[in-house]
Amino acid sequence: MGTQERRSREKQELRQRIQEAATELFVMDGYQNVSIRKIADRIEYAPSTIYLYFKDKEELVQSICNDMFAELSEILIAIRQLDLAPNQKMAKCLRAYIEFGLAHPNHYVVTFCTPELQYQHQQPNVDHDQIMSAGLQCFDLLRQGLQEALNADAIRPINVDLTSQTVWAQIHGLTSLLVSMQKFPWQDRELLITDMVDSILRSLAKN
Amino acid sequence: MGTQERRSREKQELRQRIQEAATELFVMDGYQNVSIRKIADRIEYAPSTIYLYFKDKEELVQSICNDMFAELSEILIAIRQLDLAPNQKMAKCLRAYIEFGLAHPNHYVVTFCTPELQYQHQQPNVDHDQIMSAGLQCFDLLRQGLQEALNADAIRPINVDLTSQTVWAQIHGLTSLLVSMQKFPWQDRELLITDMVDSILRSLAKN
DNA sequence: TTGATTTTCTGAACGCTGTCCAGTACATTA
DNA sequence: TAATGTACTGGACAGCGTTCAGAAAATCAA
Repeated sequence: MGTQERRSREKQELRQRIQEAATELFVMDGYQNVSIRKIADRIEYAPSTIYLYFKDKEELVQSICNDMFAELSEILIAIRQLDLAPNQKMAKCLRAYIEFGLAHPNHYVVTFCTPELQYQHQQPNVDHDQIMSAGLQCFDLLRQGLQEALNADAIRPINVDLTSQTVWAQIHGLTSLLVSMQKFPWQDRELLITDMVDSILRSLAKN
Repeated sequence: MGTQERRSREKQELRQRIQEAATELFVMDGYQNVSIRKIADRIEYAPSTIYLYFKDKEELVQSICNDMFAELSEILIAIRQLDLAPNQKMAKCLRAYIEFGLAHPNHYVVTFCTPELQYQHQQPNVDHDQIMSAGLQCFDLLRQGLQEALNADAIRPINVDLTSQTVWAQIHGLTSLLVSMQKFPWQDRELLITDMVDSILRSLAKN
């Protein structure tokens, strides 16, 4: 009697339909444009139904972003498995991170540019690591790459815990500025990315 | 007959009272917590009165942030006038920028982490340079510092237009991540700032 | 001092938001 | 067929930014 399975499969499917409808709105116009009522209209359900599948709007959007960042993880993992010098892998990862953020600006902003200021009035210790686990996993992959380069003696001696955070901040800085301030008279994006990656590698170089 | 002057002075005063009330709310809890109705309550005027002094909520908050960043400009200008080696001034400016952002997280986020995604659905060419002129002036001061270091032959040859943007992105990255992700297991802030500034100077060093 | 004019301010409304909950409608089981 | 349990909804609540006709107040002219 597969009734149970069918029902839970149907639940799963509706959950996904909600996510997909929300994603369409979100990708176009960002967090502000994802309104529960608009999503409900799109899938032809009542707004309140959405709350049977997601605790609140925040959880819904977080899950959308999490899925996106899982893709970045895969990209980074693929790069790390290439047969290249640690520094080259490093450079490729840094570039991939930035380009990913630029390709998915709204996901990026929600994941890394706003969370705390919104959560600060909620219950004290909501597990933030869980909420944006995929985003943080991407950081950890960068950290591993740095550790690998250090182990291979490809860079100067560093404190990996400290420097990985610095490096993350550096690539995040370019990504978030390009995404947030689209009207600033930026230099060519390719040039900027290259310059940033070069700058980071230069600061890690031996001597 | 100084009636005219008195009246325009009174207008100016009310405008300032609105800004101050808004600032209190804003500093505590950020953009979301600045509601026109709350400000109106605080100064004992009707909500609609505020619209006689500010075009909309965005303009009000921008003016608050602009004032704050004017202070950063002064700090940076003061540093640039110190009698120090260009690299040392540079380091001091970078550090001052980061520390300023950390001291005024909500101002920082509004000025550099959100603007475009909110403005993208408004009239095409609102003069963004004007809107956050003070914030951008701070960038320009950093750029000047870099130019000065280059002129003094204190750093390797660089494209100042390009590298100044890269450097800005680097310090912005640390500032914004620390501000936005307060619950992430960061290394000690002092260490991080020092590491970032060192990293930047190292990447600019000759050889 | 009175009346007309200009400036400042307000109350009520519009349309939107996230969220909750009592109650309906339906599918499954006995 | 009747009882049970799940899925869903309509309507409400409290809040938001913003607008605008009209009230109130201040100024000016006579």
